[in-house]
Amino acid sequence: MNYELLLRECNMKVTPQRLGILAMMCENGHISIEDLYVKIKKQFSSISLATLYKNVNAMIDVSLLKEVKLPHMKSKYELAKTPHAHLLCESCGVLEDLEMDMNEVSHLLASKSDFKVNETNLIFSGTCHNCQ
Amino acid sequence: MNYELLLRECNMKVTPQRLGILAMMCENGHISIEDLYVKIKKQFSSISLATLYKNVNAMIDVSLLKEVKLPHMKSKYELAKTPHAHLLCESCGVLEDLEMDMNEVSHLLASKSDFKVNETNLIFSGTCHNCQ
DNA sequence: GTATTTGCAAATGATTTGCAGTGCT
DNA sequence: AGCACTGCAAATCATTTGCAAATAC
Repeated sequence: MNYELLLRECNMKVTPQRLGILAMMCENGHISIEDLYVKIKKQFSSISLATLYKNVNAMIDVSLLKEVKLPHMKSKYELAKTPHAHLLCESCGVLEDLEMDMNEVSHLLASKSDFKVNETNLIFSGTCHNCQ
Repeated sequence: MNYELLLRECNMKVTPQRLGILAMMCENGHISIEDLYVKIKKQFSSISLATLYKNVNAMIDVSLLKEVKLPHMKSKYELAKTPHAHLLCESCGVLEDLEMDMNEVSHLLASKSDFKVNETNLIFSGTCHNCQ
């Protein structure tokens, strides 16, 4: 993935720290601020938490990243992708993406209420395949 | 609703503050900690934020309350009810409950992944009936 | 060269903890 | 009576802000 281009398209200057953050997000799928900080410090030992927060927030503002708010735990962050649901395993803690046809879901909803859906935040907690 | 009984069933002592919190939750549907604090102070002018946090957390632990984590805003809290989805209007900010057959939803999911769903956190953001 | 970004330190905001006094059962 | 709860103050944790130096373009 071309992170430089991605940043430029969002009118953000390309800095090594930003490239590092994006690479790390891509590699890890879902990651908390703390974990991101620990991992990225291995590459940029002098990076500050303030820089991390500023960049993550800026990237959320331009929709490069998305915050995933999880029950009973800290938020994680992911690269913005096509809409999908999240499966959170209560046993091993793993968080997986689930591609769903959001039209189908919105349809289920439309039959009950006349609400125009713009964005979804769907988290299913339970037991994953391996833990069953 | 009999709040005393509810508390007793959860092995929590019945205090005026707790009864006040539960009554307020029931009256307001969904409420943030700050709003709850402001409102409950009218009844218990000396109640402290610490007490509020302790009680809300304790009630979440025994499943009397549920935290609703919302995108781009602070969490709200609600009385635990039968599972339902949430509709958040991006225009007027209103948060409504939507009764959904979770079996239907879980079915949609089961066809894609073998994940055993235990709990759902479903938030649909968009435009409500009035704002359309 | 100019504007933005970085990293530090300090400020702010949110939540939790410890403890003495009070209240519930 | 005994244990749990309350309210206060202090401690902790998370996030944001201001600013001087460094960097991107």
